[in-house]
Amino acid sequence: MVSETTKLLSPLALGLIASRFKAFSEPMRLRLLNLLMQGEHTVGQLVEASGSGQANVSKHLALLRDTGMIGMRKEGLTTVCYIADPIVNELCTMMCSRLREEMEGKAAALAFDPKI
Amino acid sequence: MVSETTKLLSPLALGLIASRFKAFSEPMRLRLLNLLMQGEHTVGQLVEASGSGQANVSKHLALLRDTGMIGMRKEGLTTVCYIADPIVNELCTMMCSRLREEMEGKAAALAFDPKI
DNA sequence: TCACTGTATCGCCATATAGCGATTTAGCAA
DNA sequence: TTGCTAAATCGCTATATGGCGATACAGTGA
Repeated sequence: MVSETTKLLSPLALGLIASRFKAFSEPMRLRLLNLLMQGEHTVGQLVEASGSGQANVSKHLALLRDTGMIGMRKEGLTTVCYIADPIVNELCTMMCSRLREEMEGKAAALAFDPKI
Repeated sequence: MVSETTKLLSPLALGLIASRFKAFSEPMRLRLLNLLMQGEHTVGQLVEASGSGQANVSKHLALLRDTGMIGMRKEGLTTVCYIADPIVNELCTMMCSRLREEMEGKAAALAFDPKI
């Protein structure tokens, strides 16, 4: 018998989910998202703050836009980027706290206590 | 001024987070995780249920193990796999419901109502 | 010991993509 | 129109990785 709370996902669903998570699977994209979590930035500001090339940033931003993670609006010459899906903050927060717990656990396991 | 609730992540943290999300960024790995969410499976069962080759499944499982998502224990000739990090269920649930909302929103936007 | 089975690993190929420089496009100003 | 700037796109290379067949390894039983 299969659990009531989970079910097998279709190949279509698996592909959709994978493409979303793929948006988060690159350090540079995470950096861009992290910057945008501080507030709106123009593409140029993201280029400077990220330390990457303009072409790369533009490509990463296009992917983040296509997966619905961010939004972009033109303002004259510049393009302003912003977080468009609240799941960005949720996922990052969840993963960060999980990693922190894990690291603290490992650190505790490595702690040397002469009393033991 | 920067928000109190977010902060800029270090390159090290970005890499760790990215590698975790990468585990979820492949349809085949998601399928394996989805199968394991139903309960423990041996490698052989996963090979059969996933419809992929034995070598590929083994490689994907190794990655999932190395990122801490699953655990494996040897039982005689077979290797039993199981979800090791509760974040697997949380992330999948969150992403699935988010995608469902999104699709329902798009479907509603496309709905044709002759009264309007 | 030998044979069999389940898994892991290796070698290879094809594809995907991150990064880079160069070019193009779009909007503003003179 | 021309010139300037911000951003997108193109072409390319190098790397990473998914999939596959073949092989190696490990555990079991005879």
